[in-house]
Amino acid sequence: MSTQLTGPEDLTAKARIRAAAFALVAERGVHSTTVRAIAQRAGVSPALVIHHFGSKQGVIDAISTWIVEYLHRNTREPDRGGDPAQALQRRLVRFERMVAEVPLLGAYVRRMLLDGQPDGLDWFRRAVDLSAEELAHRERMGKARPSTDLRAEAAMLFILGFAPVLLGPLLEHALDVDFDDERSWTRWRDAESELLTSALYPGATAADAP
Amino acid sequence: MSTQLTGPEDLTAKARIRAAAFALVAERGVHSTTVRAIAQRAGVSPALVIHHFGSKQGVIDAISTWIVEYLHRNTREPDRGGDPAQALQRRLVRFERMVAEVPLLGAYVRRMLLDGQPDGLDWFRRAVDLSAEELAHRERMGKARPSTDLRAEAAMLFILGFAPVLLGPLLEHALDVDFDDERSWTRWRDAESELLTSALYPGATAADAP
DNA sequence: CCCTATGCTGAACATCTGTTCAGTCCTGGC
DNA sequence: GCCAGGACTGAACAGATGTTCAGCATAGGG
Repeated sequence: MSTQLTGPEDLTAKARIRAAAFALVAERGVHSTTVRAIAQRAGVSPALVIHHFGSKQGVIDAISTWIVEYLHRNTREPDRGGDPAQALQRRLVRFERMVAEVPLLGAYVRRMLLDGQPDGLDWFRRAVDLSAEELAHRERMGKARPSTDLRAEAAMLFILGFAPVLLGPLLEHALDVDFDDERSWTRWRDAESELLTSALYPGATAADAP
Repeated sequence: MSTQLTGPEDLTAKARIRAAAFALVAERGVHSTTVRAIAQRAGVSPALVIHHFGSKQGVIDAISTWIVEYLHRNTREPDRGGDPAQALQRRLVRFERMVAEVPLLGAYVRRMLLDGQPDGLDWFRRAVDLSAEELAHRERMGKARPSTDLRAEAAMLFILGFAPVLLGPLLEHALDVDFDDERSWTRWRDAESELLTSALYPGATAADAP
């Protein structure tokens, strides 16, 4: 994914096709991305797209594999060290950096998650798994209060932390922010922290809450 | 929207077409819904779909208008009474009831919101507006603590409250729940209440939070 | 030089999509 | 009975899509 540092003319046609397809899928979604549009953007013929990847679905699958591997490689933990209570947080910070470097990555991941693809469903579940492990660690360490339903609260934590990606366009519209700008992320993070460290409805019990 | 109480054979062809299109759009999205599929489900010819609505986009627009009006009619407040601090909450409860009655409504609304349609963006923003007004009311009444960034926190509140619709499939997969079942909503609501009434990280300041 | 493998193309194909068109049938009004 | 309007259809059309096919160019090896 060093597409920003290497000019398109330095790439093989296959690499150009893959990059073009990635960009188009991120911008428009799978359905609105045609083989002809990919070919045009890559500067090749439609037949070559099919030649290299076997079919349109072949291209789509290849991108998915490519991105999943890229994410895995770039967000995973070093083997040694690191507080388990912060593992997901560190992944999210790394992910933020990646999105800042390759803005289309956020859009691609959002589509993958929201379009009902099996990969997206499993990826979301995995993220909730990590969030739940992390929250459990924090409880044991006395950093977090006990939760009646730890998994549901972990899902909420993940949704809040990942909302700028998952719901980026909606939030950008509703809050007049631009998540390509670091300050918008900071704004979101600060509000999130406040919500989690200071009860919004301090005088209410859970049963009383609105 | 009394489609559940009136058998299809009692409807005009136009109404059947509209209901078929609604169901297909909710299930598959606009792109994967073809005029021929609508026609087949409605038991008419494709030409009749066009005859009644002018074009495929005409059908799509007609459904959108129909649903927005239906939602407006069924979630809006009576003119008199009602605590402003609970206005959005009451709307959400009414919406939940509607979704329980017409499950496809949730799926339709989710697609409208997530597919980047102008209507969906504006609708989301309007919901955040309401959430912010409500939160402001609660602060003034002393029911909620002051927020540094009220609007961002209001957006978070709305996202959490509406997540079973907005992110239904993801959550169903990650939490092994089914939001057609009332108990799953109750589970979500209870966890949400706990998060909002009891600081998850009570010993931390906002700057220290993970 | 010849052969093979790889990269690549333009043209053509089969299928699908949204839409138009000409025509039939039914109903209600005069 | 006749006419107009509305409901409705099947066939056809034009354009778009994913894919196949035949062929050309280049590079490397024997």
